[in-house]
Amino acid sequence: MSNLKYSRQREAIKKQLMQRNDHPTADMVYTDIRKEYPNISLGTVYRNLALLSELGEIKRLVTGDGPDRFDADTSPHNHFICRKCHAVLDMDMEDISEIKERAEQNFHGVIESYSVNFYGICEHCHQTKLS
Amino acid sequence: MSNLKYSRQREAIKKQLMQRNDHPTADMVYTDIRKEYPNISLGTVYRNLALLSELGEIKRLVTGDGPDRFDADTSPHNHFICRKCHAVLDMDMEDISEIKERAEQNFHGVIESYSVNFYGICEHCHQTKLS
DNA sequence: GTTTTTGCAAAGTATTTGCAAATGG
DNA sequence: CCATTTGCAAATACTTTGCAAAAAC
Repeated sequence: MSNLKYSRQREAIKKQLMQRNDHPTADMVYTDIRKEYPNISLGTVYRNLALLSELGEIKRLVTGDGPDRFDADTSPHNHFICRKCHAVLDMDMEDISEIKERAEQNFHGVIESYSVNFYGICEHCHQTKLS
Repeated sequence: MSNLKYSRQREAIKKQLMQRNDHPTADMVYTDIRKEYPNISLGTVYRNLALLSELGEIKRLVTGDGPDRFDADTSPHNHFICRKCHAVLDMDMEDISEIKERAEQNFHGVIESYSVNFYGICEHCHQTKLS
């Protein structure tokens, strides 16, 4: 069977993810973690990000705007993706989890999860007219 | 500047998308359209699907579960993605567009659009215990 | 010691692009 | 004709994987 063994690399990846709130891509994590582990490989980063997501310790964000992003904050919240600077921002909004119950009303299958993404121009790009 | 010219291939792609409701991938469209245009290239299919999406004539669905899918139904509705058979289904549910206004309440940027995907096991996979 | 994880490189999947020829207006 | 679109092939972007060595237990 597949027992889980400790790895320094995996811990460092998770630690780094908890310390930043910019929802980095695998490559961004890789670039940064190399300062501490210069020999780590991109494959190891991908493997551990996938593993941590499966374990539910982190969340994989599919943005539709470039590579997947990762988030150490697994609490229910939604994201905004800026089509100009490609930033992924946490939305500060009331709970909308009732949409799951609303979806279940006419649905004859099992809804396990859902994801909500908002798209547009972020405050910074809008103000600096980079849009 | 970039004026739009008619193309048989583009029309055939759009027509096919309007005739099916399985939210096909670019490759699925390609496979099927080859029956009518045996010489069409996959690149042409990708180019036209991207162009039609930009024009708003069709919608690109990012599922996070394999390649992008395409939908000729551009009216506001949400989708369900089965993690077993990878089907993409239309959700039959009440309008939830107020989540955009709810999101805008504390947000200082421009929200142009949003997407909501539900994930789980579809009725068919659940009944046939393929899950 | 045995199993899991790693680093490396090669392969895989999805998509985009350069270019000469074909088509549309 | 001139601009756009096509087919083709090559290139790109992102991610996964096979394998021998290293690390974990």
